[in-house]
Amino acid sequence: MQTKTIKSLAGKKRVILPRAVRRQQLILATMRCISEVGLSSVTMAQVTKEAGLSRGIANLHFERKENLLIETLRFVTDEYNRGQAEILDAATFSSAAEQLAALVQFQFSRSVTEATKMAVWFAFYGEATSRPTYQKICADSDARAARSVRALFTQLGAAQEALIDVGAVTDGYIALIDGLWLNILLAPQKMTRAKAKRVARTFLEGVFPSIKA
Amino acid sequence: MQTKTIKSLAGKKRVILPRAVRRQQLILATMRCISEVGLSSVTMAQVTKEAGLSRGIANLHFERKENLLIETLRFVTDEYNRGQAEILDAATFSSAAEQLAALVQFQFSRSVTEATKMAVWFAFYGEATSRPTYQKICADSDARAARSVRALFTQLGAAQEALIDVGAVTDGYIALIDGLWLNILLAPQKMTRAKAKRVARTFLEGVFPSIKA
DNA sequence: GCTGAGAATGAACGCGTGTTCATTCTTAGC
DNA sequence: GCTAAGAATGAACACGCGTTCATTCTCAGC
Repeated sequence: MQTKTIKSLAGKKRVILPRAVRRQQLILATMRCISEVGLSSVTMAQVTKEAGLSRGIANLHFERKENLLIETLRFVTDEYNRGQAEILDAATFSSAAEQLAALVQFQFSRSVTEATKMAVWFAFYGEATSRPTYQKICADSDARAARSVRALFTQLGAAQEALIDVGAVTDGYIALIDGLWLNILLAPQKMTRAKAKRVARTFLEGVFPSIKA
Repeated sequence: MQTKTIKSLAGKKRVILPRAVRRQQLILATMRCISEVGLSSVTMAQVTKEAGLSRGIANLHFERKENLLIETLRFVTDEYNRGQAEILDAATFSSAAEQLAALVQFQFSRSVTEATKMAVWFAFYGEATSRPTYQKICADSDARAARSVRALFTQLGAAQEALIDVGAVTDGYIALIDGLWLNILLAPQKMTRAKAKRVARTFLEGVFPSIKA
């Protein structure tokens, strides 16, 4: 099958693929371009070249450059939210503490902290102030992420004696993670994934002493 | 004096001012423009119009657009660093705890968290990955800020019984502040300055119990 | 009051951009 | 095997950008 596909493509001048495939190719190319030259310098010519496709194809599948950029942002946020939900909505963990450990592990996994993705993430953050569409996508993604973290923290807080302000702790944790990501992006040699994980765990152990065990 | 200046300007077609004044006018206009339309959409025409000056003046004082942008970033980071140094290098505080309180107060002051400034700050962060010059300015500023915070934390840590990892606590605190700023920028109605201050204080009290008093 | 140095202006230019669309090519349905 | 639908192409276009520079204007030094 694989061989047949390759052979059948070899002699053809054009390859026709489903819309969804083309869209993803272009989105991935856009991510690489943004991380290389920055959101403010990305051009359609560059993206289509990076994708190995013709000049007009982006407009065919996204109509306007702005749409491609928006879909790229959505792609990144959706992927993160799906990954986080897989952990926090799962019923397969034997304890909340274990679930929390898995969350930290995920947040500083290679996949999430990949330079390409984080560059895209913060590039859009940087433009969000002046672009309502970006702002909304970022805010929605953040809200979704915060909600499930708060739920877990509520559970952990209820199980211990010391009272905590769940809202403040959630806000603090989310801010801490964002800040650590930013540091990883700006100075990767000073802030490694391992270091960031340790900082996050220290914060959590301070708030939820029971997880230390 | 004031009257004379105004009167003397009224009839003139052109006003000639020192280079430093023009440069600052243009930098301030650039900041307003970035926060309004985003770093990727700022044009020289827009900036010079916002500054109430002619088209060519930016090139006269900065030569290239890129230089104006770099100087704008430097302006913002320098201002912050000066403000932080004023607190952390001062010998006028009666205790380290008091100094720490002043730091938090400063970091979430109106002046620092002003939407215009924070938009500029994060706009450049977003482009830093692909622009070595931005990256260096941001990294240098961060390093300077971190150094004096670490010094204060070392002092506070030495004064208490419980041992802390000063490096990790400093990294965590800096990341927390960055993350809180980002939240203030992206969702100002959800994360207020007061709330952010409380979150920061909670973090610090967890690490340095003595300051609670 | 003159004058030279240089600050300020804004029209003009060339280039690179996003977008369009006539054309070419592929394939599913018959 | 034919054909219609539509996916893919890339040359062409119009526009807006950063930058230049001839010209105008200001004022300190004499």
